[in-house]
Amino acid sequence: MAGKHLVGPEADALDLGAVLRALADEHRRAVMTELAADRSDSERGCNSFDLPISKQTQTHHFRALREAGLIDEIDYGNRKGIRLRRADIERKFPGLLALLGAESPGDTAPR
Amino acid sequence: MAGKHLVGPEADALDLGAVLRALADEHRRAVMTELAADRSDSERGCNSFDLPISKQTQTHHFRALREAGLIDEIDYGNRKGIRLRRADIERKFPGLLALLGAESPGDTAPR
DNA sequence: ACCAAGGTACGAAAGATTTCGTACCTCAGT
DNA sequence: ACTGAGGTACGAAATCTTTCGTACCTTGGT
Repeated sequence: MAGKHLVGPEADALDLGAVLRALADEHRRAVMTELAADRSDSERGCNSFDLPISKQTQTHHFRALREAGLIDEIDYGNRKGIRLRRADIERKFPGLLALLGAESPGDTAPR
Repeated sequence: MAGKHLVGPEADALDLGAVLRALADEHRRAVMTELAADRSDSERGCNSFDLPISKQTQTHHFRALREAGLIDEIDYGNRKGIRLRRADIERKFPGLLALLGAESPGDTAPR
C-alpha cells in the first residue's frame, strides 16, 4: 500500500510552455493556488479541492498538472494523493508560485 | 502622426488568468520574451519579430497581448508600434517577466 | 491620383481543449 | 464474496483557439 508514483518530467526538463498552458486553466490554477498557499507541502487527497466538475474531468486536470511537472500523483489504487513539486518548480521558475497568490483581493490601492 | 493608443485594461485590472492564457501561446510568448529581454523598453514595429505566421494571425496575437494588458499598441494608420507594459506588469505580477528569460539554454546545470 | 506596404475585419477551416456518459478497475469494510 | 467510494479509459459533444483567404482601409511616396 506504499502507493505508486505516477511519472512526470524530470526537474531539469520542466518546460515553461507546458507549465503556462497548465496554469492557463481556471480549475487547474485554483488547485495550484491552494497548493502554493500551504507552506507545509503536505500530501492532499484529490477530492479535498472543491472543484465544480465531474470526477472524470478532475482526472483529466490532475493528469495535465502532473504532465506539466507541477505536481506528483501517488496512486493508492482506490484513492490518489497529490503533492506540489515546490522545490523543482522554484529551482526552474523562481517566483512562479508566489505569483499564484498575488491575485488575492486588496490590490485595489489607488495609483 | 501622433499615433493612437489602442485600449487595454488598466494597470490595476490586470488579470492573472488572462495573462497566463496570453503567455500560453508559443508565438505570443516569443514576442514577450524578446520584449522582456530589452531593458530599454523602446517601441518596436510589429514586424520586427520574426514570426512564421501570416499578418492576419499576427494581428490576432498582438491584440490578444494587448487585451491581456501585456503590451500597448500604437496605431499609426499604416503601421503599428508595440511597447511592453513593464511597470504595470511588474507592479501586479513581480517576477513574471524574469521567468520568460529563464528558459534560455545553459540551464543544464548538474543537480 | 495612383500604387505599394502595412494593417484590419470578417468568416471559415482546422485543431485543441474541456466536459461528461458509459463502462470498468481497485481497495476497504462488511 | 459483495458493496460502495474513489478513480481511470475511452469516446463523443461542445467549445475555444489558431490559422488563413478574401476584401478593405490608411499612409507615404511617386
